[in-house]
Amino acid sequence: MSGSKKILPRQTPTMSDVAIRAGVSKMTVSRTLKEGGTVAPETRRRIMSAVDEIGYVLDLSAGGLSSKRTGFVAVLIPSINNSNFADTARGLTVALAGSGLQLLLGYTDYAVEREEVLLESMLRRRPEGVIVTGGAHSERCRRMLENCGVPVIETWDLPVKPVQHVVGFSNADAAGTLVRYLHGKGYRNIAFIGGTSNRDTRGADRRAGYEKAIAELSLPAPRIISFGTPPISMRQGGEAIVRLIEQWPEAEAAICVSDLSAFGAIMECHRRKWAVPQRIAIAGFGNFEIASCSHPPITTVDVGCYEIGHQAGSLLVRAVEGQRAGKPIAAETIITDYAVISRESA
Amino acid sequence: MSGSKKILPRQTPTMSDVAIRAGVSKMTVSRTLKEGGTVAPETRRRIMSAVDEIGYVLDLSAGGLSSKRTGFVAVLIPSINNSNFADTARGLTVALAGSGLQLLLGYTDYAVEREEVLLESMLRRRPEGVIVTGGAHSERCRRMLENCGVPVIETWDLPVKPVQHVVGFSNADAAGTLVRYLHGKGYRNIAFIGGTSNRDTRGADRRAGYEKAIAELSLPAPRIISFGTPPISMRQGGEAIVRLIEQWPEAEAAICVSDLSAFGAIMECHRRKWAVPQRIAIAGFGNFEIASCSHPPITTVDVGCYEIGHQAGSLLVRAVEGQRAGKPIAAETIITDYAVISRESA
DNA sequence: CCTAGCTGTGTTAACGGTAACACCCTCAGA
DNA sequence: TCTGAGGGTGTTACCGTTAACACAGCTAGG
Repeated sequence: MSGSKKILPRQTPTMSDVAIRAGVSKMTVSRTLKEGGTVAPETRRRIMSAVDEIGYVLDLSAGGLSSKRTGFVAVLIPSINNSNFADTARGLTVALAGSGLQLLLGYTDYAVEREEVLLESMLRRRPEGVIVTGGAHSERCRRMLENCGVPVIETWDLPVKPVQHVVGFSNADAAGTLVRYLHGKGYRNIAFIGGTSNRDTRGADRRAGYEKAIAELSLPAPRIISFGTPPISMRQGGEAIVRLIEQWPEAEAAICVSDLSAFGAIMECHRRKWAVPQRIAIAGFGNFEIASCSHPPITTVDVGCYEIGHQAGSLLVRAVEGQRAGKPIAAETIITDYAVISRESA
Repeated sequence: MSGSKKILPRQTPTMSDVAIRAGVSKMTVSRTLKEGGTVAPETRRRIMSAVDEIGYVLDLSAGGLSSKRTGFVAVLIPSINNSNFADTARGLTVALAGSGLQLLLGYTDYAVEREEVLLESMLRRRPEGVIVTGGAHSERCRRMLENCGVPVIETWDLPVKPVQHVVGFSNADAAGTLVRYLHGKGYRNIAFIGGTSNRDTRGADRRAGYEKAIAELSLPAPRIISFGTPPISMRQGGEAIVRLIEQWPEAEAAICVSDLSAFGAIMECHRRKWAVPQRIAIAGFGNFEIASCSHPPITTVDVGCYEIGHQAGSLLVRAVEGQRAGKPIAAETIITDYAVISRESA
């Protein structure tokens, strides 16, 4: 049916079309279609029905060009398939709802090079704010962030030298807290299971925090099982726990870099009839839904993924409004809470 | 530190700035910065270094206004927190990489009203293509899809009356296939666990397919445990399985509307020492990673979430290119494969 | 030697809105 | 009655880029 007919240009109607039909100027249409415009009720009515009749839809790119307000917010997260970051994105979405700001979402795939490319392609859209995950950037990327002229928020981390705003927590401290929790429960031989590379800087920070805490508590030398590139999967968690028990039979507890790998580890233990936590205690990180539903439920660290997104969103709205009003707000650092959630697995 | 200083307008450099610095016209800069421009190598070099020096970034909104190519693709999915749709989004991202098309992602939260609002706000950005999930739309939404003048793809479903292109499968048939699989394994008293509302039309289709297959096989009357609004969670799967066993002790197998609820059900069975699949067999839908890692691993239907996204992306690229060349391609319907994955849980 | 056809570049005019300002009209208060 | 304030609307000039066309200079073929 379609595709064979002659192509008529199907000119999308413009504001002028509406204006002519309603017998007013473009400007009055423009005023009608945005918030605080002062337009007589009768005129407004006429314009709105003209809009309806011809099916006019405002063109924001054209408007943005003129007003310098694109309404975009660039958001870079490592992965959409990780429910942690998906939760953060959701928190952001909720916080931005009603602000008229639209998310421009990109996945860096845990690679700084991807981040650089993505950021550049997003800056081409002239976002009014930028939210990135973590504080590790390529040099060029950092330069772009510093020079883009709009508010920037780094999330999920506490960068040593922030670009501007920060909404996050110390992954190292959180991991340390988890070690101390296990220590308090009587565990001594505590291992860490994580990815092999440093691509996932948050994962690397957790590992560092683990090592530091082990040293401070004078526990047996840290044992780290590295497995695969991030994001380390459920399956890899299962393989890692087996390797841990082979290499270090005295192991009493394992901290996994995320709940996903912790879950994989627990399922593997089920299969091998290793009782959790009696034979080996297992703790995760992130407090995913799976942590509470797993059997046994997983002891983990709740880092408030949603909250990070929500806070970052609210901060960004304030920052963008400040920017628009010509009064940029001062750089803020919001440190979000984390808490060990004690469950049966450790 | 910042925020107290006088605000200098920090004029973002424009193409003219580059042109002046390189001693050429804007047009030559424009040609240099896009693909097939014919520019002398020496001139190009000079321009590129001018770009570097002043840190110029192309403004695509301005370009889009002039060229009528925004490079946007509007994508509406029910939820970002469901790894099914996240996988589809990933497939899309991969298929669109290199095409210069950028995703404009929105979450409808399984609500048609949200879809309508979101779609309108995205059309304001003049996308060159639209991808929606499912074939159920509000009337106004459907009108917008039909009149937006750009390629439209409906995914994850086989709508009775498609708007244009389709990439999906029959959720009802897939559920029916699963019922027949269970029947073949000897199960007779087969229940269905899903959400209470019809908001999740794919879930509703699966339920309908289940009922149809039960009738065709002359099995005991269908039993449906409805629980919560979609997306039905792991926890709700656990609660539902308990209710099922209470209400229908003879139940031999349960089909859950998704792997998430299936998993929740299995974990609850663990807790109550109901052997899976001996006491009750449990099947899921979607083939999430959790289905293969759960203990026991979950029998499910693989619907190729990633593949749906990837196919839709490729189709869209073709469609957009056709549109740009003034030769729109004819409406296509791509039916994707699904397959029952037999595992230990059923 | 002329010309057609290419390469490389510049000029002009949009693209579809909004900012800024001007203007007229009405109404309240002096 | 005059005046100022504010409501309601129109006019003009861009915003930053690209399409379309023009044109100069060079090369190859007749």
